[in-house]
Amino acid sequence: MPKKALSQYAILGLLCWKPMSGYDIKKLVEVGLSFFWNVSYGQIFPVLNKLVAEGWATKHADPASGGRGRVAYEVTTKGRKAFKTWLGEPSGLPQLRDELKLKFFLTSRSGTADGVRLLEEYGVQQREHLAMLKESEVVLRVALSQAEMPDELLELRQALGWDDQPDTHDHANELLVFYLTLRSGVLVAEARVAWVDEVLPILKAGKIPRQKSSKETK
Amino acid sequence: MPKKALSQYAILGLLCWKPMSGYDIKKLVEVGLSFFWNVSYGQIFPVLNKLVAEGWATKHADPASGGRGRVAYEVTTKGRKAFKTWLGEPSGLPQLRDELKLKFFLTSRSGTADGVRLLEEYGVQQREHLAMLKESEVVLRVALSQAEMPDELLELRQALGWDDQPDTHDHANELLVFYLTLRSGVLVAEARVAWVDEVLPILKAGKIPRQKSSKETK
DNA sequence: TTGCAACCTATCTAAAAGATATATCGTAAC
DNA sequence: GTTACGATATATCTTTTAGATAGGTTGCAA
Repeated sequence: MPKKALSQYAILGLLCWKPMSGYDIKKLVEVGLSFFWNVSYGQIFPVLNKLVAEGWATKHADPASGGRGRVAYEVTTKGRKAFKTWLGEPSGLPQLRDELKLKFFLTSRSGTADGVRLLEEYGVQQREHLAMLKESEVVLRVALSQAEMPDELLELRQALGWDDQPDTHDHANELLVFYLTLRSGVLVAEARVAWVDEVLPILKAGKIPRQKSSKETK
Repeated sequence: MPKKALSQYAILGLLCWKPMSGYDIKKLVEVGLSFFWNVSYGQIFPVLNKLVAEGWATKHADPASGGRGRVAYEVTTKGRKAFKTWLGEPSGLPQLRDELKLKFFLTSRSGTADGVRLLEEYGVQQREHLAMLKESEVVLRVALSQAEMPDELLELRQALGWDDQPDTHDHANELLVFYLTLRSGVLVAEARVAWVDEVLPILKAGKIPRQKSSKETK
């Protein structure tokens, strides 16, 4: 068997948090992981079936919740063990597919006009993305620094699916890890913005200035 | 037709540089693009056939080069036009699949021990990757700042396929763009290292220090 | 009572990744 | 000289992933 099947473990890991439906998983990934991981419905349902087939999860049709055909999946002890094993295995480098950087690279033979335009587009896109991440960051910092719970946090708890078990678990570490992960998104987006700011003048000038940027004095 | 088929344009864009074989394309991507884009043989050959079928490229069996069954693909005027069109179309956000960050995020319910280990692993991995990129950066800076050509640059020219046409084209802008693109890899890798350095102490302490990092004074 | 938006499970097709099959050439060991 | 091996090179196979969409239910508003 030649593949990695990482999405399988991503979904298994989410089920270790609590039993979920396919739709829950999709939403949770969109809210919390989308800037470093994604899953599509085309993966989720085949994977869920596979997990059940391998005995890593069980499937419960839950007619209680409104009569809708809601199907919840719950991880088994065997599944939990498989997840733990995966955590200990070596991991590959981050894989990236950056459309604008690709375009930028490919224009190098056709003069600098296209390159300048693409860089500017990249700057706009990344600043926008960064602003979005920073908004979430503020909400999370508030949540972490004070005991009472503002409205935004209630919303966040709901999005994360923490609105179910009021006092059994305080979610303190989850909240912290979520914040720390988000920080990585912020730092990387800032780096991409900084790249545009550094590189755009160079491309316009056609050459690298003698004095490099100040932070180069490491 | 529901898909993006970005690799198609990546390969088309490379063919706009000069006629190449599938193997050439693979090598070139590995040398120059691998930290923000990748293609596999499983994409290259189907795409090349498709390009020919659409009239965007022509296929030449080239028996001159040693009698080997070398097959070169050359872009057509129609293909060049299609590439230009694609350059002007809107681009999506960078798509990332970061295995270690995924693992880190998923461990938030099982205490901090796994998280600390994973972060340390991430730091090692990214520092290593950064060192590699910085080596290439030095070579490129040398190449850009002086007229004469050191041995490393000859090697680089060869890897990029610039060892063919000695004086017809000076490749100055390609070299510059290649350097600028590489800078983005360096800045992002530095951001990831910085993330680990910021986040690891917080996770160990279990809480965010009152005073955030100095650069927060934007 | 119709219409429609949000919710939810699920599948279909195309694109991409990774391993591997196949064949040629150069060269070094036997 | 011929056999073995590694590098070059084209290509395909299978699995995994992405994106669009199908199809059904529920709640609500016109």
